[in-house]
Amino acid sequence: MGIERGTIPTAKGKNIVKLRSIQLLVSDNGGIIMGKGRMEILASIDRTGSINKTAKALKMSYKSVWSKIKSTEANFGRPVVTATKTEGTHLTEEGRTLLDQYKRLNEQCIETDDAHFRAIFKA
Amino acid sequence: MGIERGTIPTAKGKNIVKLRSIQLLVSDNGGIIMGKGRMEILASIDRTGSINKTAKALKMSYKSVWSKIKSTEANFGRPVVTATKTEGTHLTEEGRTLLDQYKRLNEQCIETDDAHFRAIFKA
DNA sequence: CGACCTTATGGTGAACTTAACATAAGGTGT
DNA sequence: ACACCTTATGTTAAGTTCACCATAAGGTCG
Repeated sequence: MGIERGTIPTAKGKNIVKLRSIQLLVSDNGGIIMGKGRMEILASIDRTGSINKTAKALKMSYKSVWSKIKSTEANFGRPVVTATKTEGTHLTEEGRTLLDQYKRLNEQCIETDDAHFRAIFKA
Repeated sequence: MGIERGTIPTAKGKNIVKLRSIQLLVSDNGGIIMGKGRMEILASIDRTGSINKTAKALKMSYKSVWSKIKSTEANFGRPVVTATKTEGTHLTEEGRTLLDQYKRLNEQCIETDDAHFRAIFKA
């Protein structure tokens, strides 16, 4: 149902308002290609070379990590990782490019979004 | 389980990637105060002066509109509307300010976010 | 061969979100 | 009195997401 936990009205002063800004790369039909979570997954795979180690590092199940990668690939239309049982899992050329692009996008958006927020609310 | 519908790899050309950018005003503990949906609700209430008419206009149930307003007020810590059975529902001073602030924030964020996106992906 | 690593899926159940239905009650106009 | 508008909630169904458990199978090392 809903209606979050109550808050006592702050007598007259400013109310605590924060900005939460989200950037998603999506396909034509809205399927998620990249977000903060998948960024961390790909980054971890780049470091560890393994879905398994990534799952442990990010405290997720193997399956959920794997599913998100598969979902990303389906929506993106191309593989972002190569996986073998012997050499583990590594980013493809395109996977690394996508990761880098999203990282930059995310940083830049957060920075300017926060600036807008401060200008409008802190003033 | 998951894994969105398949997509045929685009032979060699660019993959279709779009940016979906979301800005939320949240309270200290993360409860949503404002988002695109609530912005539309408050804007509609400003026009129609009624939760009922707003619900019909936005094709939602009365209850879901009402619940979101209540949630916003709980998280914000102050009323954003005044409601009477005879005169319907109207924005409070603070409600209108909040709406206007979010509108501006949203527009500005979308604009700069899109610019970042184009710079990184269209290039 | 056996223990242990890896990827790869299926299934099931819980938890959380949203939609739909039902009801109550005040006010207004005929 | 009655029909119709409004706000205000409770209840319940349905749908979606996510965590957990189980299984299968290839490969490596001792």
